[in-house]
Amino acid sequence: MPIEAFLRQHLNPAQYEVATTIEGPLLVVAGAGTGKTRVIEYRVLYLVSKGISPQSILLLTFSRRAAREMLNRAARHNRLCEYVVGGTFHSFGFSVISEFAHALGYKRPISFLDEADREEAIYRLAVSLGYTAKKKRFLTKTTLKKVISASFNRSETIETVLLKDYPQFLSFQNEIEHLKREYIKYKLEHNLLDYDDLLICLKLLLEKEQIRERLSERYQYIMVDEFQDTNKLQAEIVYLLGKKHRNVMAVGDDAQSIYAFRGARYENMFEFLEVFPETRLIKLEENYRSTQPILDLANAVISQAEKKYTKVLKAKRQGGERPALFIFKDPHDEAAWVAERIMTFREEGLALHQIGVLFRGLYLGRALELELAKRQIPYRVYGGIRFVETAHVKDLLAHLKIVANPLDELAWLRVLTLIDGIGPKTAARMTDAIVQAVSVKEALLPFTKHPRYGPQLKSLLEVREKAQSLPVSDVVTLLADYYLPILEQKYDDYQRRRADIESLKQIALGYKAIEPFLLDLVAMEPAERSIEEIESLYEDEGPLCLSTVHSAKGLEWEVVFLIGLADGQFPSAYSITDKEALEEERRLLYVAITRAKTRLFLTLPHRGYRGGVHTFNRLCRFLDQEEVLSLLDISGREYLEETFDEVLYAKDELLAKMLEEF
DNA sequence: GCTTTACTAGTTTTT
DNA sequence: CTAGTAAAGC
Repeated sequence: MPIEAFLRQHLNPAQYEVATTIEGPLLVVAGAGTGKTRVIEYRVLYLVSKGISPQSILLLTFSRRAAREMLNRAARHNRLCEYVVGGTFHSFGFSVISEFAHALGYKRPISFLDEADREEAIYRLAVSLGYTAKKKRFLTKTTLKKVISASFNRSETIETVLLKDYPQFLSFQNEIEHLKREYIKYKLEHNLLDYDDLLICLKLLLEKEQIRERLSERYQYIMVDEFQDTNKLQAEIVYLLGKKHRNVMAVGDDAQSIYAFRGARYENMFEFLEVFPETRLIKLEENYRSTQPILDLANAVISQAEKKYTKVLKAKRQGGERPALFIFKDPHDEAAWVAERIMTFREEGLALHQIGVLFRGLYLGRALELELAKRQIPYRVYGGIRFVETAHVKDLLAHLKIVANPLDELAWLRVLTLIDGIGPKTAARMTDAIVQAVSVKEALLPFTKHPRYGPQLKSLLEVREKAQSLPVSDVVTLLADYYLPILEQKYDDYQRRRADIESLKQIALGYKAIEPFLLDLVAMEPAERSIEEIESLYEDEGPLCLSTVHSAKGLEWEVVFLIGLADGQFPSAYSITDKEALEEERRLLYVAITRAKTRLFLTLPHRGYRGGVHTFNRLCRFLDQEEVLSLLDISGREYLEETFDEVLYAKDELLAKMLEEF
C-alpha cells in the first residue's frame, strides 16, 4: 500500500495535511487529545518512507520520555524510524556541546552540575565574597539559584527578576549581579556545565556560521513538540536550526502552557509566524481522547480565562458519564476512598496502568501512597525528585566524580563528610589541600593518621587508586562495595536504596568511560522516581500511575482521579496573589481534566492541616462556580453529610482554643 | 572551643 | 529532604 493511502486510513484530513507537509515552516495548533502524538509519529514515518535519512530528522520534545514514545511507535511501522534523532533541548544541547566543546574553549573532563550542586557552588561563592556574613539576611541557597537561573531562562536582568518575584531582595541587586558573573567565571575555569548552559552554549554555537551550517546540513527536518512551553532561548535555537532550510515544524497549544514559572512563553507561537512569515498554519480541533461531558468541563474551566482561547474541543466519542465531585472529611478519608475505588475498577477488569491519580503538589499524593502500600497496590510516582537526585545515588556518583576529576571540590566534600567523624569543616580543609597539592595522596596523607577517621580515609584512597585503571562498570562495583556499608548505616530503608545502586551498576555496563556515563545520567535521566518495590500481585500489568499535573502533560488514562482540589492547594497558595500565575493554574487544571478518557473523579478533603493548625478547605475556585458545578455529578452527598458533623465538632475545638488564648 | 551529630520544623510546579 | 539549632564529643 502506498504510504499516502496508509496515512489516509489512520488520520483525519487536518492530521494528514500535517503529516505530509514536509517542506517549509509549519505551525500546528493542537488542542488537548487531538492526536498530536499520533501525527508526529506518522509524520516521522512519512518522512522516512519518502527516503529521507532518519539521521537528518531532529525531534525536540519536552521530556525524553515523550521523544522515546513517539519514535518507538513510528519504529513499529518502519524500523528505520529508530534512527531519528530525538530528545529534549537539553539533551540535544549536551550532545552538540560535547562535539564542539573545543569551540567554546572548554577542556575535558567536563563536569555537570545538577541543581543541588549549583546551589552549593553559588552559595559557596557568596560565602567567599562575604555576602552571607552581613547582619541583614542574605538570600537562601535555593532562592539565590532561582533568581540567577530565572534571569537566564527568561532572558531578563537580575533587576527584573527581583522586581517580579522577590522585591524584598532588591537591595541585594548588585551583589547578585556580581555573583552571577563570578559564577559564570567559576564554571568556565573549572570546566563545569549546568542545565542553563546546555541551552546557552547551544545557542552560542549556533550563532557561529560554521557550526550552524554544519548542523543544518546534518538536520534537515526539525520538529518541535510542546512549543508553547519553550522559553526564549529554546525558541531562538529553533529559529537558528531552521534558518537555512526552513523545514521546521512546531506543535503547541497555548491553552496548555503551564511552565511560565520556568520561563516558558506561549507567545513563541505567535513569534514563530513572524520569524517564518511563509508558515503554513494548521489547527487540530477534533478530540479523540475524552467523552463530551469531560470536555464540557474542560471547556467551561478554560472559558473563564482572561485571555480568550479560540479552540473549543469537540468530542468524537459519544455519550459518557459526567465527571463526579466528592468531598471528604480529611486527606486520609480521601486517600482511602480513592484506593478503594481503584480496587473496584481493577476488579471490574480495568488494568492499573489505565488509571492515573493526579495532584498539584507532590506532597498531596503522600497520604495516598500509604493507602496503596497498605493494600499492596503497585504504583509509580512521576514528578518530583529525579532518580539521580536522591541522596544515595548522589553519594555514589560523588565517589565516581572524584575518580574522574580530582579537582571536583563539591564531590570531595560530599564523599569526605560521609566518613564518620568528618564534618563540613574538616572536609573543607582536606578539599583545599587536595586542590592545592600535586596529588590527592600527598594532600591527604597527614589526615590518614587521625585515630577516628584515619583508617576509613585510607581505605577510600586505596579504592580510588585501584579504580583509576579499571573500566567503568568495575569502578562502579568497586565504589559500591566501599559505599554500601555507609549506606546501610545512614538510611533505615537501605534495602530499597540498595536496589538503585544495583541498577546503576547495570547502566554502567553500557559505558566505556566515566565522563560520558556521568553526563548521560545527570543530563538525560527521565523524571521518574525509583520504583516502589512492592511484590506485584498482578504480573501482566503496569503499575498505577501517580503524578503531578505537570508531569502528566501529554499522557492519558481511561480513569483519572484528580485529588486535593482545595483552594490554596490547587490553585497553589503561592499563585493566588499574582494574576498571571493564577491564569497558569487555570490552564493547569485544564490540562489535568483533559487527561481523562472515560471517567473523571474530582476530590477534595474538607479538612486539611497546615503547620499543625486545622484549616477548612474551600473548593478550588475554578470549579466553585454555578456554570461549572452544573456540569458535575455531585451525588457523593453522603460524604458531605459526614463533613458537616465534623465541622460542628471542630467548632468546639476552635472555641476551646480561642479561650485558651485569652 | 571548635566540630560533629541528633533532632525538629516546613516543603509548588521541573529540563 | 534540608535548614537551623541544641546538645554531645574531642
